Amino acid sequence: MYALVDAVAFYASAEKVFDPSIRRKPVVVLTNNDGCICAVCPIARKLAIPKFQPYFQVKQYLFDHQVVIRSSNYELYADLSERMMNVIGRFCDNQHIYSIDESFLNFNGFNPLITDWYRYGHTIRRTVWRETKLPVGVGFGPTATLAKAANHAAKKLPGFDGVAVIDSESSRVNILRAMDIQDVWGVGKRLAKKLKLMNINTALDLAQQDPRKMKRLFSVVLERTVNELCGKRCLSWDDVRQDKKEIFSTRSFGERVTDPITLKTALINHSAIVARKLRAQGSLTQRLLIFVASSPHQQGYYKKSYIYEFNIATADSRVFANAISEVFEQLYKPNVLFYKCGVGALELTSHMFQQPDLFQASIDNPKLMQCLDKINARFGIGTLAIASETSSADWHMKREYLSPHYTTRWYNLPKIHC
DNA sequence: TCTGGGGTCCTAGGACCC
DNA sequence: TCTGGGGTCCTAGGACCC
Repeated sequence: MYALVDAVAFYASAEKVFDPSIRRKPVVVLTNNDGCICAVCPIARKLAIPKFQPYFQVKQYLFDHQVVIRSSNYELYADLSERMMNVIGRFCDNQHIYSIDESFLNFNGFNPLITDWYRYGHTIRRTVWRETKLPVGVGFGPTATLAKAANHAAKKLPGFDGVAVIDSESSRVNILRAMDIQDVWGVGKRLAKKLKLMNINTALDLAQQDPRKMKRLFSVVLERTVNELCGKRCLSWDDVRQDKKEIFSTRSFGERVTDPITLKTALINHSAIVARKLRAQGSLTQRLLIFVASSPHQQGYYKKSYIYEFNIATADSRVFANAISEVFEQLYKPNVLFYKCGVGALELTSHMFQQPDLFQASIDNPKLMQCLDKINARFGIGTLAIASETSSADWHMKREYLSPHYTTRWYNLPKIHC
């Protein structure tokens, strides 16, 4: 049995934890640079506010309905996420954190000890609420995809109180029948449209298709989804928590950038983030994609990228920084209003099998990087960095409605007035 | 006045080679 | 004279997720 536990509108709920005054109000959270809406609390959901719409397009509507607006406060969310995951992790010895607010639990092995999944789910939910003040939904199912479906039912369908269990043919059919095809894990807007043309409208309709036919008409991915919906496990636990095949760090600027030093520093910062993530999963990269771009929404769209090939696979922040310095001239163009830039590691390999270059010395130094990671893990990311990263900037990220960092900065400690 | 997220994986189609 | 296959690698863009 698998479970999927995730928070209800995580960012919006996180905003409510330390600010009870907005708990009963509609709240939405914006993405970086206050670009789009990325989280809508259940109260705001009733106002039919669409996710991922550009903020400026709905600004007036939000104002008219007195919706509370918050900029993304990742420092707060990351900390609350960690607390929430720790609580959830106590309920299963095999937890996989899938995203900032979702984790899979794998109960295969000690199933017999739990007799009532529904009750167990509620215990999880109650405990997380009591200890973190974050509302979560819990879905159980024999496959990862069914656990996802149950989780969806738990939060969205009437008659479920935050917990749903698929442990029988009837519960499976009932939940899938009430689920729109578009809400199935792995079926997006486009696929949903095509499937609906074939009169496949619900998750149950999809589950009843011939998997081989779906493979032929669409892809292996959809074939797998059909099987998973029928309770046939195609995504093993190892698949669910497979290492990433590529790792990116990209960001748009709050204000357009023209200055080469600023752009280069931003790129080196992204590369440092990529390097850290690579080391965290024990990977090295053979090639680094470095790109810069102006806004695609404006005239004269400029986009340029460079793929840097290393002699030996690496995850050394200094090697990355050198690579960027080396090729930066070829990316930069004067008078371009840069809107976005980023770095991505492609072709990852394991650090267990690093192949050295016989003829070329490298400054690659895993031990030094390990030391850097340890210091930063203990004293906070950014405590130790390479010189070319230096900058206080969030790249002037636009965050007009930022809440305090309640849990990670002393001067932001919440105050209680008696 | 102007404003438009971030991350990962997959795939179709082109270039190149034999 | 004209036509013709199959494999690998690369890349941009699409699809999906949150």
